[in-house]
Amino acid sequence: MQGYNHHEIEKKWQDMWEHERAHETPDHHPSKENKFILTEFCYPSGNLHVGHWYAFGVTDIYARYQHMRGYNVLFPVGFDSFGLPAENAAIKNGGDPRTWTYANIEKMRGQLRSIGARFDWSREIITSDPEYYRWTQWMFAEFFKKGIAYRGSAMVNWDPVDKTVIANEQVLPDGTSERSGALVERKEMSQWMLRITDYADQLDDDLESLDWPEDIKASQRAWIGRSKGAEIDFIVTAASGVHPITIFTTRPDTLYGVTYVVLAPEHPLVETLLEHVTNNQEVRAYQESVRSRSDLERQQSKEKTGVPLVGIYAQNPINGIQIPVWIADYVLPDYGTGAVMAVPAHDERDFAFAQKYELSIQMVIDSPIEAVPYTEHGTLIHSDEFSGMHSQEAQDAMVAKAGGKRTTTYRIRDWGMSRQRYWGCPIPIVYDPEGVPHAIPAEHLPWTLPDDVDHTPDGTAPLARSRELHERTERIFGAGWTPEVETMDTFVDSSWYFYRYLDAHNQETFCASDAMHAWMPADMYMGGAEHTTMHVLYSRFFNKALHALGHVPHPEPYTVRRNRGLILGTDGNKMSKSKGNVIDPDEQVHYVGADSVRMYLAFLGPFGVTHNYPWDTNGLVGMRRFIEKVWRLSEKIQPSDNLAPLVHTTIRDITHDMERFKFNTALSKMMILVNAAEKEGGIARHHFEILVQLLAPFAPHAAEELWRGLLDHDSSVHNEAWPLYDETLMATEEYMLPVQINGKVRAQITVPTTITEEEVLALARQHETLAQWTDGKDIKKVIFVQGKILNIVI
RNA sequence: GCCGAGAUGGUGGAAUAGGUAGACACGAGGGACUUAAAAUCCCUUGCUAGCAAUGGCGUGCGGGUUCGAUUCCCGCUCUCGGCACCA
Repeated sequence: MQGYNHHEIEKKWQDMWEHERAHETPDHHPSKENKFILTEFCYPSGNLHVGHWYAFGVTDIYARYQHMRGYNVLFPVGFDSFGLPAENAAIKNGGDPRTWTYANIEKMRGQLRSIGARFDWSREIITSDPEYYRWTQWMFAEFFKKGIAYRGSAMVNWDPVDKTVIANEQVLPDGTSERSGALVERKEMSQWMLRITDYADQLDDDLESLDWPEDIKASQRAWIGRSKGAEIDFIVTAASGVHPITIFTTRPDTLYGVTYVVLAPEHPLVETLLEHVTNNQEVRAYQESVRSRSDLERQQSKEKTGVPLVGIYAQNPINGIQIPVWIADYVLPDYGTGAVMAVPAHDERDFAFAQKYELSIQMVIDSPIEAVPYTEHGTLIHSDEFSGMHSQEAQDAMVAKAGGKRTTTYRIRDWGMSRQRYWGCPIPIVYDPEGVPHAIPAEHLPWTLPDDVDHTPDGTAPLARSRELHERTERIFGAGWTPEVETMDTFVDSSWYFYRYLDAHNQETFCASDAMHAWMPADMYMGGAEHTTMHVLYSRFFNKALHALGHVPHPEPYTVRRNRGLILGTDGNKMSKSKGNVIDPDEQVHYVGADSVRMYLAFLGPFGVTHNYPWDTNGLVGMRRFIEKVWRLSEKIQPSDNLAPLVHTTIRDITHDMERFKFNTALSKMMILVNAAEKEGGIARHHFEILVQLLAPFAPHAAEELWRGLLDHDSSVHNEAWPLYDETLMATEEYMLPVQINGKVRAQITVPTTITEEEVLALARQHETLAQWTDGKDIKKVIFVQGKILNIVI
């Protein structure tokens, strides 16, 4: 046998697997249970980076392991291929986004093949293919018909660099765009929205049932921001009539402590009340000053400002007291009702405001620590018949007495999903001559993206400039009809892609019911932490909306989700061209081979946790050395060895590790086995075969070469059953027992596995080192845990 | 500020139904082989005292429970992630 030549071996087996169609996965297998292992698909940037290797290569270890465990494993791959980078590249280099995108896909297919993953390429999907986006459009049309998609006017986030609207989820905490990095502007605009808020309760409630890490659940809950409270009307009686101010509060138990009411400066009622106030000018000036401040300024300065509506009083419905009405910038126009009841004694913001403007403060919760404001729940005081009750028990009755109602509000806003750009899925809507939108009927889908467009962004939708699109619209729908010219956010494309993997070539429907029942929900979804409040939330919403309309059978798309971390540069910083610390995986693969790169990434640390690991080229070389060690061991196959106990405990331990994504410790246990075999001077064939099987998910090419080449098997190691351990072969006759004196290890003694407490104590007394400690002392207590520890307390 | 996750050698990390802290790997030091280098093999490698045998200390910090705590409990510090004038 030749030495380990990764170039030859990896090419040979990749070709062979393709030739054998080894990775094509049927929807149903006569004897195997299905397992759908999903990892986020990639954007065709034109270059596979180390992060892709981590995402696909290490997840493939798990997929291959499950395949050997006897599951019918689907591990698909595809491209999320609409999006701005294609347009930007086309603008920069000439050409058009489609050509750029498909050339990149072609290149990346080759790079993805070099990973040696068991991708089922027969199910490949590309979201910019008309055969794919036809179904994205079909879903949108369904949503439109059922009112889940609607045209609405809202405050939107405008990205001045990409010249398009982006969703709330796509604005980073510092107010910049997730894609372009530009400072986002807010403007009022009409656009297409998806009613994710209708599903806010379900999206929150159903988190409970999912096997997801707590941090992902917590982030989604915070993003949804469900808050249970009550809406209560405070009545303003003016010459023009009676004007209720509806406030939202989570603390109706503090109603007796309300000393003023605050409206957001933008609140529509302010306009109505303005004619009755005596400081008209001041109010208008304040509104103007608030309007001119950017969101960022409003966020940064926590100094609260406001002006009173002089002459206006609102009546507290619980006790009939008339209180002043203010407008202030600390009340947000688009949360709750845009109006609050202020309880300075029990709310920090109201307290700060009341202090600044010398408004009265009324304690209504008994504070055990004499703190003002005291914001905890507690016993009510100065609250008529409610005094003496606890906050929680009083709330319902107080809401009832005040004539309010229990409500829930949410932080999450509807998903603004139309984009004023070219390279995206056309929104399947046409407008009749009166301007009323209609969904394009299914027989006209896919509603293709026109080619005759100058896609340079200027802030208006490029599709408006397509003659072909307008002619097509009039030809099909009649004179005077016009097409929708906005395209969809690419997060729409990726919100349902996993269904298409299951039935990638179906011409009748996006996915046949049988395929959905066969595979969904996905058994594992591996992805990046940055998608927690974007893709993961959107796709759950899509699934729920489709479920509500009867199009998919399950309420959740994936029951197990794990986020992985990032691979950092060797300097510990995030890889970036500007820092010059980018590792090119192609180069690494050329140098040490795909198997070494896969194993190195698996060995860095536990997978499926959000933890970042710096790249270490020396560590990679160490992995290559391990494969070579296995290679050398293959030349020392001998008739028998003494490795049975170790081999079988290794199988047991590695199997346990694989189930928990602890590929790092699984590998270390293989190394221990190989080191032991080396020390032994060789290894028996049947043990070496087990080693190759354990190695197969990690180093699929090398293991295949050893299995089919050296060990001369007819079929692939990847179709072998995962090895089982035999307890009877694990047993040893004696073991090393650590002996503690007063809880500190002082010696180790070799004892038979069947030893009793008296026998072990007798052995310990004879032991030289231990005798130093025990001689002449009373033994107060002896703790003996068979197989673990002997502790002598003196 | 609130919510979530975490903190272990020079580095990545290992060990949690409480039972030898530092597996495995990298790096470092020493040695063998070699004309030399690479590759490979052997030894050492938490800190500290000692020639050694052996001892003291040690898992972010301070307490507690226990024969025994990286693991459990209480109180802090710091790091990362999310939310944040959300009523």
